[in-house]
Amino acid sequence: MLSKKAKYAITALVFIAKHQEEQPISVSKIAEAQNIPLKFLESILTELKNARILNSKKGKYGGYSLNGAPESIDMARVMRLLDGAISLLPCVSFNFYERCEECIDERTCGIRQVAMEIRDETLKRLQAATLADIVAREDRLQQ
Amino acid sequence: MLSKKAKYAITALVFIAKHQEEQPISVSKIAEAQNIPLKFLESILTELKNARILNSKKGKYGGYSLNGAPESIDMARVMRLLDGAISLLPCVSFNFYERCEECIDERTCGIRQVAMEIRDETLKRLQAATLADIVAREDRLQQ
DNA sequence: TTAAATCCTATCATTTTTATAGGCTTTAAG
DNA sequence: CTTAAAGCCTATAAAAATGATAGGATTTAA
Repeated sequence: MLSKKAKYAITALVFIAKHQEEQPISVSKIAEAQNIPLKFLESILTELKNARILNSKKGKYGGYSLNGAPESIDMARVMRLLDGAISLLPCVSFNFYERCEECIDERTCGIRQVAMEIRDETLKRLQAATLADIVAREDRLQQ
Repeated sequence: MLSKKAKYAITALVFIAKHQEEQPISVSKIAEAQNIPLKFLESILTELKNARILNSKKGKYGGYSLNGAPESIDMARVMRLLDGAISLLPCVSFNFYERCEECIDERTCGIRQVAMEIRDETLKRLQAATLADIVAREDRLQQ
């Protein structure tokens, strides 16, 4: 399961991507429009800024804007930033590898092999799910 | 991520499936062989018994055995029992559906659509990953 | 000067996860 | 009939993760 944090982050990013004319856009606008707790969202957007996914502008008429094209930001990147590993098992994660403590022999673990295949498939789809892709999907669903 | 509980459960089930001649097999045998905390595993096997995935036999020379063929028990079933929903979002879960609280319109949510596609793919693979399949994979990996 | 924004630091309640402890009950063998 | 070895049952609890909230400092444009 995606955490609410990651879900809020992606929702906010999609919202920003959809309002590129009005950028920068303030936390309070996003929080209100998308029903996200204001202070929680503030801390999330700070993380996105620190990770250089967003730019920020301080002061009146300030706010956040995408750092890069909507095609360059995908769900995998955001989920890894906020939730850590994407895979079902730590021993199969590219970015957050850890041994399964109880594991006897990683090489011959059948559960692990299944987890690898699911990881590959899931990752492919999450990387294809860029902000541009999600916005396009929503445009299509709108009709 | 799979919880340790679910991982331990699947590991134990695979172990039992591999030792069908010696069934029933005791918690302590499994715990020792697979490096799983004894009392924790005990509570997990109780859950599997309550869900009719395992049979138990009390008293000396008692223990647990599979309730059904190794082909009939798959990872999806075990994960749902111990961890709940398999999907990335609650609004996309077959067995544990919930609205995303903040969601404005589920029908036109692009994130949800991505989550549905990943759910379908993941579920297909988890359902194919029966105990028999996992054992066969390990036999193959052994060489 | 002021309004509206981000930035920064601290705190915190709740839930989930990962167990542990200890005794009761059942069963098969000797 | 006793005993060893197993599951059954109930309670407890430490640690980590999750999902926030509070309040003030700083920055910027009008």
